[in-house]
Amino acid sequence: MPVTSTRELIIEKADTLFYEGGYEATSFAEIAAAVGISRGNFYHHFKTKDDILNAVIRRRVMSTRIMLDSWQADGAGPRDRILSFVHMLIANRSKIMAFGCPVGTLCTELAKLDHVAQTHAAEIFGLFRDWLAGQFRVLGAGDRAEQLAMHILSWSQGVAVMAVAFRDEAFIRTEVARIESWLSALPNLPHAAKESQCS
Amino acid sequence: MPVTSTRELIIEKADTLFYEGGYEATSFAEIAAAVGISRGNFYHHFKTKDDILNAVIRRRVMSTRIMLDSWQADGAGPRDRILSFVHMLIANRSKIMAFGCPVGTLCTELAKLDHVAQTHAAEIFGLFRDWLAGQFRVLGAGDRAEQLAMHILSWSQGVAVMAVAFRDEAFIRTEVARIESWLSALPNLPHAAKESQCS
DNA sequence: GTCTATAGCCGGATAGAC
DNA sequence: GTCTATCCGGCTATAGAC
Repeated sequence: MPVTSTRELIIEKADTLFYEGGYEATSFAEIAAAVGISRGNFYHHFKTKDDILNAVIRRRVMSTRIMLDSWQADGAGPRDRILSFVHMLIANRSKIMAFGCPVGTLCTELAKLDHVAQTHAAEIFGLFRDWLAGQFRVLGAGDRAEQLAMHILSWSQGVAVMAVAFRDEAFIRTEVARIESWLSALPNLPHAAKESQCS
Repeated sequence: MPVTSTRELIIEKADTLFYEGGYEATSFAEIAAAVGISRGNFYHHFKTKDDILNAVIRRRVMSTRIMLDSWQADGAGPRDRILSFVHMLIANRSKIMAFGCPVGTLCTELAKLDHVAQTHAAEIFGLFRDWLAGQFRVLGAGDRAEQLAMHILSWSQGVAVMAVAFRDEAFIRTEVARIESWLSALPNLPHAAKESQCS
């Protein structure tokens, strides 16, 4: 028995292919070729294509949780932790310029396909939102914590879309710097964030 | 001869279907059914699916130009004109929550498909960027006009992505209000924008 | 310009041997 | 658990009648 099971390998390869080529456009044949198994063998592991999609989303949810936990553990404070999130745009810039954000692009594709898994995929955004809201709460944002979380999440999504449209790395860096200075300008006293200049 | 030619009708219906269902997922049969012609008749007007895509993009470029011209003519000033752009998010909120932004979602889909028309589709963003930069230039933004244009374009794209992911109309309104106050906070003296609080 | 008919391919999915 | 062989349907695209 291999260290990584065939099932896990299928999910892993499908994850990459769904990201880089889109869910609908990725065929069983492509996934099978990437894994190195026959198409027929496929159905021993997954009954339908939707099953693979759900497994891929579950995998992404799990890896997101792990990533957020590590940011939580490693970050010196809430601002530093939020920066971990923001700096994903820099770290993954090449892939983002080529394929966009994995979460955003999947959600929009599933929306157009009117796919049942759309809600499931949006859960990943939910994880980021809740975690970010937690950081803003520590910064004293109070009731506005969730709104600020959605704002920064939305901001990063906009950057990803424009980055893929114009293939512009400089734009990513400019916007990340903008987010950083917006974040430093946020007061950290309780309730003081309610009249931030930028809100 | 009809007022609207069959060719124009095909482009119009394809435009809607590509937006609502995605380019790849939309078949000739669906477009033909929407127009009310047979599949075979289709190829009298368009040789390939890519031809339709290009025609759809050309149509969108033209209608964008017309829209920008009307905003230019009707707006009382640059801030007012920029608000015309921003308020598209409110006016089209239902469609945006269901299918995202027509331009952003097409660009990301074509990027994943590695489609040659990707650059063509990004031209639409280019029109908005240049027009918005013109408005910011009137506001005295100088060299930063284009950067501010990209910022507000990116901002609206982020809102569209999150709106489709969470189907949240309140979020759209909150962010639009945020953009409005950000815009009013921008100084309109030449060079004064370089140290705006939010930049 | 519009139709029907059909070619040819590739998609997801199944059956059954090994 | 993996394979080959195959079904069925929908797809793009073509041919040719009207």
